[in-house]
Amino acid sequence: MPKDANIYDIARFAGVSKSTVSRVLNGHKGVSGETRARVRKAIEDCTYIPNNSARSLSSISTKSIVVLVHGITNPFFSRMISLILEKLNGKGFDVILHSCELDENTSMADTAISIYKEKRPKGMILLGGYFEENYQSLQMIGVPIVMASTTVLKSDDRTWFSSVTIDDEGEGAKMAEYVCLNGHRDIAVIGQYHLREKGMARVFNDYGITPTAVGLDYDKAYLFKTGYKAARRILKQGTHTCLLCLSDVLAIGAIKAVHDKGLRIPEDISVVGFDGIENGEYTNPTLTTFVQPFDEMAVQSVSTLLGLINDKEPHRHIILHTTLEKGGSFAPVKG
Amino acid sequence: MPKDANIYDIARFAGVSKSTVSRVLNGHKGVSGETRARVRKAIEDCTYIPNNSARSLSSISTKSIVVLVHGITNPFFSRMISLILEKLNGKGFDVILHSCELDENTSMADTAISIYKEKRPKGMILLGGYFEENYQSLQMIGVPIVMASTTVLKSDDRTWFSSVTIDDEGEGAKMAEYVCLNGHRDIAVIGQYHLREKGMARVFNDYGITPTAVGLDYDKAYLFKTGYKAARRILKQGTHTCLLCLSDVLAIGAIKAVHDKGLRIPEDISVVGFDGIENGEYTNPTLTTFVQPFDEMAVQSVSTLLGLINDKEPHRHIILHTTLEKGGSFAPVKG
DNA sequence: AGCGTTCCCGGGAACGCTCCCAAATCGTAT
DNA sequence: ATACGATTTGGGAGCGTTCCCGGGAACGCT
Repeated sequence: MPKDANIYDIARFAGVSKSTVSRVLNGHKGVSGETRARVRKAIEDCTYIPNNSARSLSSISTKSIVVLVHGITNPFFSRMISLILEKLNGKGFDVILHSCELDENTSMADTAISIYKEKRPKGMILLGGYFEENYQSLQMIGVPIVMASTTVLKSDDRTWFSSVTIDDEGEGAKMAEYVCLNGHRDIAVIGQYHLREKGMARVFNDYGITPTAVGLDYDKAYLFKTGYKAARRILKQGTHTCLLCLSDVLAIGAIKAVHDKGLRIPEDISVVGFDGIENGEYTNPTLTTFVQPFDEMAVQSVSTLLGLINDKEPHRHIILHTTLEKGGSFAPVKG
Repeated sequence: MPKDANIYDIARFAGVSKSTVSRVLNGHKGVSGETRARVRKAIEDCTYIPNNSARSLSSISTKSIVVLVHGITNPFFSRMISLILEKLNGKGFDVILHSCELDENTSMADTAISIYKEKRPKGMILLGGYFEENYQSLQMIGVPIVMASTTVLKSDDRTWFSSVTIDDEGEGAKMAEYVCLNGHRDIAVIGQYHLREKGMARVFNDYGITPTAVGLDYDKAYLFKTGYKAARRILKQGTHTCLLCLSDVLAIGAIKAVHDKGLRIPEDISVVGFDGIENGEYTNPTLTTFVQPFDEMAVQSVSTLLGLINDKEPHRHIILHTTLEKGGSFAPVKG
């Protein structure tokens, strides 16, 4: 393979200096129309493609966006990722996807920092996961960051990152309200989403009921099996009329457990999900769920990020809302 | 933000030259154990992370792999992507993920070429999709390429790319054989996978039967809805005992359609899937499906690619096999 | 004509690293 | 002791850009 042309070759070819080539490459002003045209032609003729590494070394910044996602197998994110990809690719950005495993040694912030230092992206989107502490170090690096669907606990300083989320606390309350209004009192909550639970707790408290809570590892919360197992444990108690699942994946697992137990949905027990993933429409019965506007979330995440990068806009915190999709897996309590 | 440490800082800190630091960084030999340890400590203490751009600039090669995936929302790929990510990230490669929409104007080859030119990756993995023609141009660029789960039609020259696939024709035959052996004769096939159908056709022919075929757009074949719609159309005819779905996603959609129609599975009609995605275990009844070894596929794809990159191994074509997972959605024909 | 602006353009330095070559050090056989 | 190979280390020259600065040309004004 013949060595690729570099900026000097183009300069020579066009009869100008490398600086001038660089200027037209980057759309900087200070080049006469005639020269600009000549350089453009040279670039075209030589099928010259600028060396990305050199560019980013020199300007200390690349044209890439890191998307750091916790739980990539969660179908909820697949759709968002593809939307984000589409948008970002369209704007000429690379998307470096990094999956992120959380354990007691590595937090999302740590991972983000080390990836940032390596890749020097123009911006980052953190997808899913949760943020607890030591975000100070992330804040330091000062790269545009959008957290999408990420739970941020204990952060009183929201000036250094943008976010696109749902109001977890409010949505939790909405879920709880819905099942309570429909007469359910013996409720089991499957899943662990700090804020969502907090909102629920408030409502349940108003109704004077204490639901059974099934906590689970955060990093297993997007597996069907987790929902299945949790539901099995719950069903052993045999006292509940409603399984409130904090994600559709969990709900689908739970539905399976209910069927295995020989119970009918929703006659014997209701199941409610949260997310609105496509599979939810294809369970039997169809899942009643609170649908997150994930298309909208993806769109907002990208446009917010681009706003931060290009226009140096201040950080925004966008809060979106779910809509209830009534399927057949939920029914009011009779009598 | 304080300027990040560079290789000179580390060198000074450890009391050696940058060359020595570079050597330990890259695991080159010619550094005494004692010095190596001291440098390692310096790196550790300064939380130094080498600048990737500078590295790839000076060594004329990036450390990135492009993964081009057709149909990222297909749950089948989500898992593979996350495995590929994990492996590749572990080996120090960036993963640039690119989603690829196929239409009559842009083929997978075209997309791959243009992305290659921009990103100059060390290698590429093409995930899913299909390859029909004009691969000559792709061949020209000479970058290590692995096609994973990609259908390659009409390519008699397999020396310029590696592949990791299942034997679609054989697996198709296996599926057909299975349902026929169990007495099914009135079969509908949902989905369109050229080679898989070819294998089926052979078997069906042997049995002297002609199944109803429901073709569909390739790029809608990974949507639940597609399976649902196809099944509804089939069920109107009301003559079949078995729905043979060429993917689990389609099968799950089909199951829903059967339920909606008020029919029982497998008593009234059997449903068979193909892929072995996690959701399949959570349908009701559990899906009977031919499970692709996708973990293995991901592993093999990565190791093949790394083999091509590092060891300049020749191209390999790895063929893996499915295993039948017997769920409750299939039953032999009575009598 | 002289002077200040503005507009174009070129050259040099820097970005942080790798790679090659030469120098220094050490060990061992003569 | 000397010579010589092997091992370890340091220094210099790039890699292909961008960015800053300074020089010259062209222009308008006094």
